[in-house]
Amino acid sequence: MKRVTMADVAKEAGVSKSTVSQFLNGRFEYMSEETKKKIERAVQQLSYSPNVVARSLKQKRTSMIGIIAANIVHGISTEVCQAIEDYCQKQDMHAILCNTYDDPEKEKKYISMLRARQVDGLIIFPSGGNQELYRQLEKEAYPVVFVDRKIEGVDVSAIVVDNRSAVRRAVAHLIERNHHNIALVTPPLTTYTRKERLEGYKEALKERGLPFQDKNVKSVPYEAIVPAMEEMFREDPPTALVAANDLSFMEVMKFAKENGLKIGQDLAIIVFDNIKFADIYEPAVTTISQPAYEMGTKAAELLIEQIMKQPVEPQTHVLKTSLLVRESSNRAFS
Amino acid sequence: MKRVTMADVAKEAGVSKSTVSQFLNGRFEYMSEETKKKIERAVQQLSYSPNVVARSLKQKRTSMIGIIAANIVHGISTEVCQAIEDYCQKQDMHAILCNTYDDPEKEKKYISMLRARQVDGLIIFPSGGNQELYRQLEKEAYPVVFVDRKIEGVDVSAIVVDNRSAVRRAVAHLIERNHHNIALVTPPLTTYTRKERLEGYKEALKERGLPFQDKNVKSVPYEAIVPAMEEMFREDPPTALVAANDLSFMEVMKFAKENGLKIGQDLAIIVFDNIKFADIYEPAVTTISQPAYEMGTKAAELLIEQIMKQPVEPQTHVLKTSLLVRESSNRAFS
DNA sequence: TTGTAAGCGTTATCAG
DNA sequence: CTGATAACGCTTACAA
Repeated sequence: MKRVTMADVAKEAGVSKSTVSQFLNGRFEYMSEETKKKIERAVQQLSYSPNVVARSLKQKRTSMIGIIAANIVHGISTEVCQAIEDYCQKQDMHAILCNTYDDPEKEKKYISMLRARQVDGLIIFPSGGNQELYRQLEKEAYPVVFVDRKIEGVDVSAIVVDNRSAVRRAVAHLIERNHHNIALVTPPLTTYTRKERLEGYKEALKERGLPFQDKNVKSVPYEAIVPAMEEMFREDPPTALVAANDLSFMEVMKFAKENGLKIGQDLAIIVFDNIKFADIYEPAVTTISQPAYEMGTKAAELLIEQIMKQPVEPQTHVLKTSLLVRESSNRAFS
Repeated sequence: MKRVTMADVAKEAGVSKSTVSQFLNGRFEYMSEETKKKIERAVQQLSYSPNVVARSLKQKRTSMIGIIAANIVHGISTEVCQAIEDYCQKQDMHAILCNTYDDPEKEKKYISMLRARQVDGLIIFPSGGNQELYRQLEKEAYPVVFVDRKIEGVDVSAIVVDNRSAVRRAVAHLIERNHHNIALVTPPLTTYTRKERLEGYKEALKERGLPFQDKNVKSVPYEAIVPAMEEMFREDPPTALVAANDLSFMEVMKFAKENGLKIGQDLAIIVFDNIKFADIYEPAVTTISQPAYEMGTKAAELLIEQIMKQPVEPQTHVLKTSLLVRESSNRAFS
């Protein structure tokens, strides 16, 4: 399986390498019909396909971007990545996906590895633990777009959602249904996103004159959610709860199931995230739905724009979530 | 942001490019401590990082593999891909993921694009629609591993699961609980996997002396599942059902919900696939669980082996699924 | 309209 | 132990 190169094609067609190159790059302007035909035939005959690596070396563009995902286990990441890939494909670009499992060290390693591979730009779900590095990228004007999370003090384009107002609205919805004892369950407040969601929760309570109670907020690692909830429900149990993302929701449900709590009845629930089975669950789960596909598309669009005609002013896009009221939250509490 | 190259490092260190190259590739055997130090310093100073593209061109290895996934929407693909990536990382390889949405044309395009990018090998969830191409790859001894599906008459390594016996066991389990009218819902029988699952279903019935009824098997596109089930349940409704994958399960649940069918009570259910929320569903869902992570790891392992010391005899690994009996199927039917 | 030749940033071969 | 020098396969001035 010796690879066939442009030289082979040139020989076969009886022209020079550069002519073949012209042909392949669609620069037909000054090319005789005849040469065109000859080359075409030779390409066919040898079933030649150009070596992108060689081209990249010369052009200093790889037509590849890197995606640094925090954790592909979150449904949202999968959707966003899919959108990015779909968009890239249309632009004849490709994406290489790396998963940091939210570990800043891995993030660092991946970023440098991707740069060594000469990717044209990076879409990052930033772990938040590499301020230095982010700033470095900014300084170098390396094409980067942050997704899902923003980083204080780093001025690069970012695609986020209206976390704060979304949660505010969700909690308001619960209050309107007579809930006064509303809990929030979230992973540790290590990210922008999570902090914003908590803020939204606080704002809603304040707005409606309800007291903020420490015991009603649990921000602990996933493994610790069930025990934390056990404590939370020991006395004065909340009648409604907001899960700050899909994974914490799973834990909440585990707790509910173990304790025979009827969702929607004993406990109203709203989840921040697109849950695949929200509709078919019994009762159907009210969600704050994120425009994941749009987030990905927008991110890719912004990045590719940066790549093409840099520099571009960094811009933050705040996309809108929607509160999809289903059965788990819609019953008036008495 | 002019990139710093090996030449720069060489100059800075006062040695030649080749020496720097030696150094970077850990060929210290004949290198004086002093030169080593000098180069080390220069690298640091210029914060040099090698250009992988150039290296790839020279070495004819990119340390990248391609993954051609049929449809990342299936939970199984995500898990498998994750495993592949994790394994690759350990081998200092990287994966570029492409999603064909089960379209053979796209599959073809992606395969050639990845080869143009000189990936060292390919892990494919084959759509089945490119026999020609698969055989071509085989002939060229291009490193390939199929995952999830095998292709008749194409002799390349494959990682699959025991689809047939798994479904046989699942149906037997239902029969043991007194179900005699058992349905199977599957997407169209376009893939090896789906055909095998149907076979398993048939075998189980036969084994237990139950008649195979055409009306109890629906193999239609996802959109058509709900209507098909409406017809199926119009008369002599089944009391148990096997969903051949996660997506058809979703449709089944939609139907059940719309028609007020109580899962586990009016209708026992078993799903072929790992369902994230199987445990927390009410009732918890019995699944045939696939060793997705293992599949991915094994596939990557096999591929990398092929890449390193080809040629390797093609081998098919059949991994074992497990029937995780939960509440949706476990009630004896009377 | 087409060919020549000089890179792109590495690695590999072989002298020294 | 280190350094020239020639690839790798392509693009791109510039010549012809």
